[in-house]
Amino acid sequence: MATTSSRTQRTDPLTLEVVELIGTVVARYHEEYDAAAGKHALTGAQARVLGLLSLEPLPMRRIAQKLKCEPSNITGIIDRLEARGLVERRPDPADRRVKLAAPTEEGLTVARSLRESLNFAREPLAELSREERLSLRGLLRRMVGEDAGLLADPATPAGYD
Amino acid sequence: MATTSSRTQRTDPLTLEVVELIGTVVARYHEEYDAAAGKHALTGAQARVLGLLSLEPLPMRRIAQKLKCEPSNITGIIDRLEARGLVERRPDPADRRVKLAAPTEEGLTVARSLRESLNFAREPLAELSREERLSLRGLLRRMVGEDAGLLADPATPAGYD
DNA sequence: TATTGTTATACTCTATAACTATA
DNA sequence: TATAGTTATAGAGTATAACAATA
Repeated sequence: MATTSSRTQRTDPLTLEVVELIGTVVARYHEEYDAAAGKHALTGAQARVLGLLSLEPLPMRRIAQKLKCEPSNITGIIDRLEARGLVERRPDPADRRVKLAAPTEEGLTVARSLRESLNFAREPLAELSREERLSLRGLLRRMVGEDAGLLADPATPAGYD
Repeated sequence: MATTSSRTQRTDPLTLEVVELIGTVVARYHEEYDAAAGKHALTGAQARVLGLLSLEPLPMRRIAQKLKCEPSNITGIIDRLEARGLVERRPDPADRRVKLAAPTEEGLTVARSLRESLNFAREPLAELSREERLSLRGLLRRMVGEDAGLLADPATPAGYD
């Protein structure tokens, strides 16, 4: 025991400030995300799904799993994206029960635009030098508990694509 | 120019990974937040408002400003919190147009419980030493652009109380 | 006149349950 | 029978517009 225990001191000012800063980052993240989606007249959920599908077409069921919501909700979201010509439903040759949701050409374009105008932290991160970003990566990795780089699904970086 | 420009290289792997990690943190943040709210059968918005009011009673208008939504939405949220006996509407002696939303005793208790079970990052941060948390704070501060500690509203740390 | 809170309306997201068509 | 997607339904959050009470 070198200095004051950092595990028992649950409300020390330093930890609280870091938590607060993370809250700020989270808020900033959403502001950017919603603003980017809004530019294309998309809701957050729609933008998220479109971003997912731009990586690879997915069965409805898989989308629900990625979004952590009930499959019945996906129907409506895809309906709206389809009505706007950004997504289309394709039959799955292997299983005639499943429908694959895939982005159209325009959908891909919008997804790309979204990703570019989005990419939160690109701006904020620009403030940091390479060394600092390396340091930040290390700290975040430890926070996230990603010791070796084991993500449940390689295609799913996080909740928000 | 020491190494490769870090501002023009917009898609370098390091930056992308950090962005990805931030996305993971954001997702984790919400999981914890929603789980904590769910334990009390509260929605995210309700928990957020209750948390705000636990710091100080606020006019409906102010709540909308803090949540960055239209004032008309607050009516319903406060209605539901009031129906559950967690919040009450008080007249403002100074201006009879405004109604102050204030937590009840039970509301304060729930808010406290929420804050305790919540406090995201307390666990993850426990993994970091004091020095590492100091380092993380510094990096986040720079990301957030909080050079001196100038927040628009001292009572509002972030989007999520 | 301007402002505060509310109501009315409409849309989206969400969960639950029941239905259909496949498997 | 089990599964994929859908439909129907209900609750909640959101924005817009119009309203009553007060300033």
